[in-house]
Amino acid sequence: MTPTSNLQPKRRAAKVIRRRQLIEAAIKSIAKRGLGDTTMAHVAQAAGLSQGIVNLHFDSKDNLLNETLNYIRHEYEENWRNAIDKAPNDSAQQLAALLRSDYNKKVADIQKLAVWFAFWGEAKSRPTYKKICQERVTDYSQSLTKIIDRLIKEGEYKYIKTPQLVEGIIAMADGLWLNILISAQGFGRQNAEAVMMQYLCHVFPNHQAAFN
Amino acid sequence: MTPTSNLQPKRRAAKVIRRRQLIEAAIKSIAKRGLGDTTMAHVAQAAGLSQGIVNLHFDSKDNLLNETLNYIRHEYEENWRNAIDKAPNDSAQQLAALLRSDYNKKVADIQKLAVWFAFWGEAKSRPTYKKICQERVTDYSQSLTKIIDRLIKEGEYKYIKTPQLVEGIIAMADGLWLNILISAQGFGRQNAEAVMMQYLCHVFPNHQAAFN
DNA sequence: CATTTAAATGAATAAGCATTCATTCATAAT
DNA sequence: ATTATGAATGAATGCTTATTCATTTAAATG
Repeated sequence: MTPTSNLQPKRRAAKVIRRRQLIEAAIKSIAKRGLGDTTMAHVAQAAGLSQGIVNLHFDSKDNLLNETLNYIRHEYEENWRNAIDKAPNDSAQQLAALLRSDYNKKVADIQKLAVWFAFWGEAKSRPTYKKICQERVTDYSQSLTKIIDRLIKEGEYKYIKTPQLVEGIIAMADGLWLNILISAQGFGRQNAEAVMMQYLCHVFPNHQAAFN
Repeated sequence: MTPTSNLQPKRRAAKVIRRRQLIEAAIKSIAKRGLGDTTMAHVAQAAGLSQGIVNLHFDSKDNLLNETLNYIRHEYEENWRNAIDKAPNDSAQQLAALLRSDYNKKVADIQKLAVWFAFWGEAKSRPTYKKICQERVTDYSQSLTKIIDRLIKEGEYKYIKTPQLVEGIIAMADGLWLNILISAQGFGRQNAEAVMMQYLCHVFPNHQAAFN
């Protein structure tokens, strides 16, 4: 029996809640100050708790940051899986739903985008970050590939190379996030979505109805 | 008269060279360790010089980093302007040349890409970084817009909304950089270029020759 | 209520780092 | 050859920050 399993429900719940609370505080601080200027004290403060609290729940700063990245990765995945599930059983509709989900209020939130870019910025030199970032893409592109293959078959599209199209869509999706994050002003989630839908219209001209 | 302008030509040249040397050392260190773990000592060491050298030439770390970002921004701009200049006087060819230039050895070098993402990751909370990053895009998108407008007119393409297409192309370009930087392996400059060219083929089907 | 156990605090510690500046080295001027 | 000036050094300084841990607070148990 692990020590945790002896705990009473209330306290066990508290531990999970506190961890999430601290992760969310970390997200806030990273968005506000950047990864470089985020200190343990900032995170603790943003959570309304005391100095040592992060070490108590995460042992180290490194660990907190890893868990933070993991957290937004899972939230991201949950979001798009959900979008596919809720979409009608039609490949064009599903494609639209999947890609629109990237510009949800929940995941394309400025704070979350700031966190993604903060970690991408360090990913090259941090194997842990890199791995998590890669995982995000592999899962996503598998699902995307399936849907597109089905659409190509159904729509009798010739001359479309699926792997390249998938890379292209994902690249555009990430690049639009950058634009939302950094553009002088006025470029928001809706604009990003519109740009992506126009891309899909160009590639799948017989299914434009699904993308408007 | 500023103190620097009193200097003898040789000395002024030496100063410029040293600054460039330090900026390049900064790029190396950022690529190797990330922005967060790059210290003044690392930069000095990478340049084969002593502790205080960066403060001597740049006053502060902040300043060095700003200048480093500026440096790659100018290098980037020079690269694509050059590509357009060298391209034949044909809008499709120019479009191809402009976009291919993003995957040059010089600018799509892994170290440079690491630097771009490092700064993008901090741009939200650092007005100076943000501004420089914005400038990069505004100049680029102006030129891109001109070329595309000409191509649309010449090729009698209807139903293409230039602003959205421009946003889309730039987004994809940046996203492909991310893919080069982070992908597990095997995704390189040539792949990125191919993906982009396929996009252009979809949008401008009557000019595919220029994109292959 | 008394006792046990876990959670939280925050002052103290120690390591890391940017910056300073007195000193040394190299080069140009006379 | 001597002097003057700029460039470079690197040890010392002082600040910031992650981590530790003795102590306090709160909750659950019997």
